[in-house]
Amino acid sequence: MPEMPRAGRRSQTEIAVLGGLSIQSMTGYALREAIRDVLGHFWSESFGQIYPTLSALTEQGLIVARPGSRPSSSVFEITSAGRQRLHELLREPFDAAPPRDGLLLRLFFGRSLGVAYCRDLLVTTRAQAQVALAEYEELARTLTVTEAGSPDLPFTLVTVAAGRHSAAARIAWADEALALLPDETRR
Amino acid sequence: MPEMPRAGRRSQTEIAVLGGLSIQSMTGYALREAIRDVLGHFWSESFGQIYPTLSALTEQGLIVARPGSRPSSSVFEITSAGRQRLHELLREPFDAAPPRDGLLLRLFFGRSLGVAYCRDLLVTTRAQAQVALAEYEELARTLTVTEAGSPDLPFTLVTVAAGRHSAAARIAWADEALALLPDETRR
DNA sequence: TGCTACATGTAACACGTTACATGATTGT
DNA sequence: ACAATCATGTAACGTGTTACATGTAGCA
Repeated sequence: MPEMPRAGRRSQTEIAVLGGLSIQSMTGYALREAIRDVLGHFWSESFGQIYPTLSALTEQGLIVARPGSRPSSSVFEITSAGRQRLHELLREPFDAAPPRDGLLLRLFFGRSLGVAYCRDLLVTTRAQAQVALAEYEELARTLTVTEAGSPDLPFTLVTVAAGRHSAAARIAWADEALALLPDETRR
Repeated sequence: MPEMPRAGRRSQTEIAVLGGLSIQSMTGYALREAIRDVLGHFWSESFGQIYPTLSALTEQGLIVARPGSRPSSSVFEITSAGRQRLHELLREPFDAAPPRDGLLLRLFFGRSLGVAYCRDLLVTTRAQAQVALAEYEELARTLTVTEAGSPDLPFTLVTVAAGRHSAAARIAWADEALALLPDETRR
């Protein structure tokens, strides 16, 4: 029985950067786009984090900068030391970030906020979740075809499934919540 | 159709503090305990945030410090200006925090991490979600009885329902994910 | 020519946690 | 007497975002 990871003070930016480069060498700019587009639903990094991290990882010999297609750009490539370090980092314990859900905070104080406003928030949330759900379903279908046979596919599908279940749960919750907060105007 | 809140620069700590005091006057210490125990599954505040916020709100006249049961303590009470301010703050647009899910980050790079380790993470996550689910169900049952008739009850139940749906979704997801990542040792 | 996308980097700021310092009160 | 809990407050630190500064490459 493995212990669940706990208490990890260090930044997880290195994991995202090394991990991204472990799948494909690219520039810092492209890395940021990849993180936004591929990991976007569960991770984010800004340039202000990525560039300093690339410098630090280069100094440690975990990645190397190769000349890119233009003189002003570098394509970063993970080294074998970098792959080993990635494996270590992935196994390090980590904290779940302290929860901070602005929507639930507002709904909890719903009496001060007003039932009508709460219902508006819930309706909007539900609509957004519905869109997200359709996107995750489509994404899973597409990836299954285009990435068929890729050794990374099952892991990607796991993260997409997380998004799908989460969106479906938000829809079900919003419906239940709307039933708990009856519309006063519609009497 | 209401616009979904976006772009809110200011800290939401003031909302949590004013909101807490809008339900009951208490000391900074008790406020922190209340936030941990009652809002704990979707919100958190540390002393380092609470005390400076209490000072700031007092200066603005949104709360007042009354002598507590001991000379060294103050019971903070919301003023009518404070209630008005809370209502404003609750209606201010807010950002969803940029997503950062350490578990999904690790699973996405599962090929570097190893299938067996990923399965361990999923099994542990599922077990924790199972416990959380039972707690939310029990909490909803208890509150419905003990807080019956309270005007805040429906809103509290909405947040508990969010926890319940979220836990149930994590369980369903973990099961699906385990099916996507077949156990290699068990052949 | 001028716009957009590519590309890198940094400084200022906001936010929040942790650790520390301090001391009173209550219960055993 | 001692320990645990109540209670307040601050300083240092880590982390992450935003805005700014700078420049190149490709294209219409």
